Amino acid sequence: MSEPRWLTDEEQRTWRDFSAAVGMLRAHLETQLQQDAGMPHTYYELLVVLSEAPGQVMRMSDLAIATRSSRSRLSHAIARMEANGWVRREACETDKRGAFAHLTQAGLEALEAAAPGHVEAVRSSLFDPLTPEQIRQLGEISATIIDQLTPRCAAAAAEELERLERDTAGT
Amino acid sequence: MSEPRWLTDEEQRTWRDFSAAVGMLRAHLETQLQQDAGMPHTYYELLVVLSEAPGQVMRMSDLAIATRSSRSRLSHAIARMEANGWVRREACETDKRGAFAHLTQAGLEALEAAAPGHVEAVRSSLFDPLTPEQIRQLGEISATIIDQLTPRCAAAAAEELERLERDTAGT
DNA sequence: TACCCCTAGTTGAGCACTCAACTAAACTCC
DNA sequence: GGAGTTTAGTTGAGTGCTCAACTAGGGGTA
Repeated sequence: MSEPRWLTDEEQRTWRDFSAAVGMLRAHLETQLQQDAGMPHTYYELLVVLSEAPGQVMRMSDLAIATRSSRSRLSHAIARMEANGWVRREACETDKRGAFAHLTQAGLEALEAAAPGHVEAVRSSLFDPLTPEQIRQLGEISATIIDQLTPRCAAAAAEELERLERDTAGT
Repeated sequence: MSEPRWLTDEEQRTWRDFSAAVGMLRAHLETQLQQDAGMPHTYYELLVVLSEAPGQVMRMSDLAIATRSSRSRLSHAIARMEANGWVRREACETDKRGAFAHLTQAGLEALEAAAPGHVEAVRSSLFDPLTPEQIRQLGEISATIIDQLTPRCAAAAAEELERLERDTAGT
């Protein structure tokens, strides 16, 4: 175990600013959406993805992947959204294990009511203060981070699987 | 109420990538810290700030401000961290309402055990894939967002206050 | 056909957070 | 110096998350 590669003062400053900026942005958007539309940001994202799906229906698994959510989280979320009347669960005929999440009219209306305020919040807190050049840079940076982390998610899943198998082998 | 300023396709792509990148980064760091050190990222931040304070003691309010946390969140967090033995609450002699949070030896050790893994995770997922130029850009962008959102927090607090007063006036 | 493993989705417990309500001490101002 | 207002911090209920355990159906192989 060698000495870790600590952050330089400069890196530390950047990291703390980035952390703070992201934290403030999240908090700002979360509060705006919660107060004005009565939903957390994750539910908003689910409504957006569902509204763009053909027929406004999606299999639970596909919806989980599209929103980078765990199956469990999605299941809980859809349960609550169904209670709100925004979504309807439907059985899958060809695979009896499966389930569809179907956006309802009320769900679409909730999204349409929430969208303008949310978009305005994103625009005014992120896009307005940045120059076009910075926006381009932010896009590049984000894409790079996604590329860096995507294989790592797969690796983590594989490791998880391996650990599980090792545990099971002992019995 | 005029038509909202919707995002262009380009902006939308940038926003979704940024959202995804931040989400993946958060999830990655949260999981790493939770698995390797048994603490959420917010507790790690509290330990860091406390460890850098003179005497490793801070007033609750100051700690809340330094970590951009609500009083309530901090109070709950410190309660749990005290149960873990990482922190000790101490009374303030000069202001009987006040309380100090004092980092314990065990807390410092928990931080020292957690730090290398966390720093390595930050470095490998954020700093390694970015060029020095991009890191500089990210610092600039973050500072701009902070500047944009800081007055807005104050404004939100003022508005909240005003709302409270208006409600109270009615009684 | 029977067996075994894999995949889809749900469930419940536990944790962190928010919000609103609360206690108690300090300040302010007549 | 006493009443009203602020400030410091806590508390409890409700919500969304994670993790692990579970049900149940699909798919392969002998």
